[in-house]
Amino acid sequence: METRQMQSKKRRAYAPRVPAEQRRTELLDAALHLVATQGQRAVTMDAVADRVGVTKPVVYGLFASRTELLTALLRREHEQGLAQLLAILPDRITDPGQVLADFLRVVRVTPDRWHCIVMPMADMPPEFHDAREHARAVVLRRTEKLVGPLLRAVHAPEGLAPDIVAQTVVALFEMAARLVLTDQEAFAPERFITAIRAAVGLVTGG
Amino acid sequence: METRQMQSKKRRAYAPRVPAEQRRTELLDAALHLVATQGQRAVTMDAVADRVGVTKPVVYGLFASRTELLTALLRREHEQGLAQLLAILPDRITDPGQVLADFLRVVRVTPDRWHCIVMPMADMPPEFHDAREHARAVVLRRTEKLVGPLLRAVHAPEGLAPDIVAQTVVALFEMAARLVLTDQEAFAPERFITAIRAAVGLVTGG
DNA sequence: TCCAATTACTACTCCCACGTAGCAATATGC
DNA sequence: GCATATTGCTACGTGGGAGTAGTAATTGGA
Repeated sequence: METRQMQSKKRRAYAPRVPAEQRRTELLDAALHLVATQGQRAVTMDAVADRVGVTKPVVYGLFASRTELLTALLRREHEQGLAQLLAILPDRITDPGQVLADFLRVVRVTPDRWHCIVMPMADMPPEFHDAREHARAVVLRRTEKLVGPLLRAVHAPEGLAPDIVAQTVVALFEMAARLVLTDQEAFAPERFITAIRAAVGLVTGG
Repeated sequence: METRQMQSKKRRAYAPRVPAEQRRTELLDAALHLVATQGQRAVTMDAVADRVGVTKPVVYGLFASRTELLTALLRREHEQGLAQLLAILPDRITDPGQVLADFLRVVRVTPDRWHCIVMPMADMPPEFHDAREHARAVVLRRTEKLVGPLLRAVHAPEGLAPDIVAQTVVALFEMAARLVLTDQEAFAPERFITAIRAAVGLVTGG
C-alpha cells in the first residue's frame, strides 16, 4: 500500500508570492485575454488561475465568485475605454474623419479591451450590462451634443433628430471597430477614414 | 414498505402523440422563444422539452445533441429571415426610406426571429456562425450591387467604396432593428424613416 | 381484438465547473 | 532565529445539465 516513495505526489511548484492588488490586476488581465480570444465561457476560475500560474482558491481570495470577477472585468474595461474615448473627442468637431482615425488607432492599440467592449457578449446576467449601458449612455449623450452644431452647419432638415443621429454615429464607430478587429486586412482603418471624408464632402460640398 | 397506495408515484400525464416533423417544428419554436427571451444559456434540453409539454428523451429523438438543435434553429431562422429580406428588396432602389420601413415592419411581425438574427449571440461554437455568415454575405453582396447605382446617381466621390457603404448600410439596418426590438417606445419605426428621408434629401437636394 | 410500430416516460450515469475547508510554504516584525 | 500573518496549495463536496438504457403507453392496421 504505502508506495509513497518514487512517484510521490509531486507537489506543485510554489508560485511567487505577490501582493493582493497586483494579483487582482493580473487575474483581470488573464480573464480579459480569455474573453477576447475564446469568449466568456472560457473564463472559468481554473482557466484564469492557470493563466496566471496559480490555483483556483487564489482567485476566490480576490473575487468572491465568477460573476464578481466578470463584473469587475467589464467595469474596468469600460471605464478605461471610456477614458480613452473622452480623451479623443474634441469640444467641437471639425473633422469627423480625424475622430474616427483616432478612435481606430486606440482600438488597435488595445484590441482585447475593445473586443470585449464592442463585440457584444450575449447571455450575461443583467448586472453585467450595467457597465456597458452606463458607458454607452455617456458616449451617446456626448455625441448628441457634438452632433447638434454639425447638423446646423450643413442646414440639416428637422427630421434628422439628434438622438437618432447619435445612435447612428455610435453604431458606425462600433461597426468600424468590429471590422478592424476581425478583418484587419480587408478593412484597413484608412479605408474608413477615406470613406467618411468622402461622405462629408458629399454633404458639405454638394 | 408497500406504501404504493395514496401518494403513489404519480406517473406524468402522457403528452398527446404527435408526428415527428411537427414535433421538430414545435421544439424549434420553443428553443427560439427561449433564445429570444432568455438567451442561449436558457436553451437546455429539459427547458425546451418542458415548454412543449414533453420530456428530454423526446428531444433527443429528433436532435442528436444540443449543438445540433441550436444549429438547426439558427439555420432555419436565417433562411426564413433571408427570404423575408429578399422579398422586400426591389431590383433598383428609388426610396431607401421605403426599404427601411418594409424591413422594420417585418422585424416587428417576427420579433423572436429577428432578435435571434440581429442580437449577436456570443460564445457560440464556430459551426453556429455558418448560418449567420452565409446569410449576411448574401445580403452584403446584394446590397453592394444595389448601392452602386445610387452612389453614381448622387455623384459620390471615389473614396466611398461600395463594400464599405454596403457594410455601413447593413450595420445601420441592424442597429435600427435592435433599437426597435429593445426600445420600441423611444424608437418608433417612423422616426428612422423620417431620418433616412431627411438624410437622403440632404444629399440629393443639397 | 390483437399486434407491431411509434411515441413518450422513468431513472439513471457522467462530467464539468463552481465554491470551500483545511493544510503548507513563505514573508515579515521582533 | 522565532512567531505570526499572508499567500498559496490539495482535496474535497455540490449542483446542474448533457446524454442514455430500458420500459410503458398509445395508435393504426390486420
